Amino acid sequence: MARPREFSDTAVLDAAMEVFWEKGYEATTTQDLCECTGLGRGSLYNAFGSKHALYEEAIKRYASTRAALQLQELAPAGGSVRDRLRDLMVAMIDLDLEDRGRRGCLALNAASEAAGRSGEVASLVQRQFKDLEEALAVLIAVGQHAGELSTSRPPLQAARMFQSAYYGLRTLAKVTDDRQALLDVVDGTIAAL
Amino acid sequence: MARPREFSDTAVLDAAMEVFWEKGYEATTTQDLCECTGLGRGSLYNAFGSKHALYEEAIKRYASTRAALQLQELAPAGGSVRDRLRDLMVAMIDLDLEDRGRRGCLALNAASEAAGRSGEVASLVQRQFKDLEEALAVLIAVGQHAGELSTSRPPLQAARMFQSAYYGLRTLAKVTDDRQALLDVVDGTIAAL
DNA sequence: TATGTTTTGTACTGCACGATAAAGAATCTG
DNA sequence: CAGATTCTTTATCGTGCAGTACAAAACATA
Repeated sequence: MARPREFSDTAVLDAAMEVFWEKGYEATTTQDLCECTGLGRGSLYNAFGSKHALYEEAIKRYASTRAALQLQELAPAGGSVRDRLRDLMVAMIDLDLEDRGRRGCLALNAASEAAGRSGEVASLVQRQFKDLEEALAVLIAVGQHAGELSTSRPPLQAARMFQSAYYGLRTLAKVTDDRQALLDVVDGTIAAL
Repeated sequence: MARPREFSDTAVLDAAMEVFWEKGYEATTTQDLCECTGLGRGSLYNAFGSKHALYEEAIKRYASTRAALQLQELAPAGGSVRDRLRDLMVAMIDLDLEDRGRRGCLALNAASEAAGRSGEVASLVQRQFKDLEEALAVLIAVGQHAGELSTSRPPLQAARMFQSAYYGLRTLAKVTDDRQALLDVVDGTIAAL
């Protein structure tokens, strides 16, 4: 029963997410946020309260869009489990190397920054990590039951190994242009399953 | 032929390195640096020129101390290669979980921050990555020739897989307290060699 | 149209930032 | 000791920061 917003909350969050993604929390200024969202200071603070609160919302937005999409792609379906996991890694290599800003993964970036290692942000990041671990474990269990993957290791352990290599891969992709080096990681990791 | 410094350059670099390590580049203020080094602003700027130049020097210092020590520990010697690699990972898990500030690895942190993905810092980080890759490849080659490790993959590829898992492990250790999950990464990775 | 509520734009606050200037103190050379 | 040179200290610079105050504008309800 009052004046309605002139902007879409999710559109603003998407824009803010992009900036935090590219520059990190500390290096992003409120002016950056105003410019990329098109909002004035007043509107931003009225809607989100503080830079840090907006950061939290941006992380949530990341989880419910990009990360959720990734989990969906990992859900068991027909076809080779090995290929699915390989595709996940190779697709990320392509995306990362293509990206001029070398932003990598927002959740990983958040985990590295001091601002993301405590409080609400840390919990959000932790849950994203757990969700991926779980999805990988389920998929690997399916592959094992199908006789496609080695059963010498429990699915959860294999999932954790894969996840770790995957996160390392994305970190390596931030500073290297050596595509072959990254593909070696993929080959070595997939072969271990 | 003038007044000598009242401080040791390396001691100051060590102190600065600690702060950058804990808070990252952006979140570290010049005042932080003054407080932890015990120097005044004037002295700091006279000796190092700028915050960013000091950051670069701190990264170099990290490479020539911590990272160099790690490479040394990986140099081929008697004993099981598998155990050496396992010890490397387990020791890092213990250190990371013990560390209240959850600083992780300075080079990895630098790679994640925007300030470390370009220019001189990026080159320094890249070289640290390459150095570790090389040391791992040599050690793994030794293990393969000794018949201790599988020869199904070239040493360089195995090294890259291990390195990636190792970096992922250190990233995971930043937000989780689940020691077993981290040890699963170790077991899975070592078993793949 | 009148009223109440929310949003929006602008100006502003106080503060901390990175960096500098200048003067005095300490040391070396001769 | 005299002079040159470098380091240290203190005070300060201008800027940009996160956040706020407030009035005008836009809408919903009646």
